[in-house]
Amino acid sequence: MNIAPRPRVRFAPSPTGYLHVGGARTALFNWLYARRQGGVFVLRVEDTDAGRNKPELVDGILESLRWMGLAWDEGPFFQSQRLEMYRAAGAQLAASGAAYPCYCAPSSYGGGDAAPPDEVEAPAGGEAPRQARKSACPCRKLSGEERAEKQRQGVAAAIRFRVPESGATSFDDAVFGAREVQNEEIEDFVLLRSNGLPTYQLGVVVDDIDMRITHVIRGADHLSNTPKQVLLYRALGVAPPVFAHVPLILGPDRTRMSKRHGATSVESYATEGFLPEAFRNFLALMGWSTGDDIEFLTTAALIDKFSLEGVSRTNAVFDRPKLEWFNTQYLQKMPIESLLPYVQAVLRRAGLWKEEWASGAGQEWFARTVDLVRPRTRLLPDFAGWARAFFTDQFDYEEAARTKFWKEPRLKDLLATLAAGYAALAEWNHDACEKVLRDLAAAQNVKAGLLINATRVAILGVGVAPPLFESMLALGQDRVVARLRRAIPHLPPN
RNA sequence: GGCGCCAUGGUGCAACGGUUAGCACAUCGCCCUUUCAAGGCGGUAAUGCGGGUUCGAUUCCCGCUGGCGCUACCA
Repeated sequence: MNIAPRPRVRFAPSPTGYLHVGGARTALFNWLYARRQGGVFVLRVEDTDAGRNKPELVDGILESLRWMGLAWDEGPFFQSQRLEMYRAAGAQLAASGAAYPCYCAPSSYGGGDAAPPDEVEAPAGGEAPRQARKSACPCRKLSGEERAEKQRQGVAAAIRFRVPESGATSFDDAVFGAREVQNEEIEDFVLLRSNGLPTYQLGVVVDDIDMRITHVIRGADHLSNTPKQVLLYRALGVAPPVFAHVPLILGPDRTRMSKRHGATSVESYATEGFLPEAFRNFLALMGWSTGDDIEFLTTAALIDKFSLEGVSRTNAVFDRPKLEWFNTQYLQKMPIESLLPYVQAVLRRAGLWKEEWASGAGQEWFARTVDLVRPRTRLLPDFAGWARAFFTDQFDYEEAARTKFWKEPRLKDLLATLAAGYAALAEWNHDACEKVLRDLAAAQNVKAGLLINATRVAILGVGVAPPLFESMLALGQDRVVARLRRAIPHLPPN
């Protein structure tokens, strides 16, 4: 028997959009905490807003979570399939007097009755400030008779929580510390909508209780809501879990991340060709640190070092250049065998993958070549981009490279001679390749660099690539000779 | 408007009463060099403002300012 129960945490996205970096970071923290503490990571989909949910987005969210390597232990559970529980809880609360039916018409936004549009800012300037006090709802004080009358008239009722008129509600946040708010500041929030669907407040609490969640790790935007939930826990007779609110991730302009900040979805980073390892490492350091100066942390190290104590209280600005730096670091430092599958996937998608690279000598060649190319890559698609000539004969000569390295008129003769020299080479190795080229340069009284750069463009099509002679080895003698000859007609006339 | 949270270079984090305020990204320069990266070395750059408390404040307290969050029958 364990005295301390296994910690249970959860990530609870709602399918109103794709998984964005803020949600991803929250999911990551929960996952890290669960892994570190030997706990359970639960996934729950909060889809109770029938109007705004898009069920088709759920798959994308799960896919992003999988891409990040954040495997959940239980779920996904869907709130839309657990509606009876919330109704029962609402009824129980109403029966005990902790909640009451409200017959008011739903307050509307901006005159309409739709939810506020995603991207529209709150009205600028001195618009009518809202002052929703619980006293604003007359239903709180309705007599039993008046309620019966409303019912007879068939007015649909929402269920509101009866917030105490005095006193204060407090809780201890694992990140933000002791928190206390006056109950008079809390409005009588809705538990069940008049259509019978639960609101977020009821849903989370009922589910977190039912799923025996011990630590609620979520965005700091919920800090202000937490007292309501603490009140709910008490009304339900259950001890609240540990709350740990993590700071928000902001866009470069220090406002909340949104579409107009460009790429904010996890999916877009996957598509761009970032490595999940790098993405995770980068995200882990937004709002959290080990306390020391080490930033390059493998997943194992992340798990080993993660603690709620290290979580910051300051919002963080998403810094893409640093993400890119992490990516290049992982691209060149991660074990080659871990990188290979990613490169394979990218090549396959580009139609460049050959099955012969999957095993035996082909696999060895593939590993060596990827290893040769990777120091210069920034994103996965680079392997099928500027480095494609390593994997296919179908490539063009980059315009910028031609104008920069194919200026010299004598190149036509020079490369023809070089091609002949390479064709005649008995042994194809680095030093032999280099000797042929340097000897030619000396004999023709041109700089070796001229030939090296021109040759690079000829055999790889680009001006920026790995060291020439190593590239030649990767391509093999036949290819190098053929590509040299193929390039000659494209060289400037002499 | 009300309530709350936050505040170290451009950015992410350190320093949890005493450091020449540290590290990383970005940026600038140098080295290396076969293009371009990587790598090495070095430079520029921060405690928002004003009061306290203290022998001593980045650190503790108050005010201001700024940013953010909540204030929905959204989550």
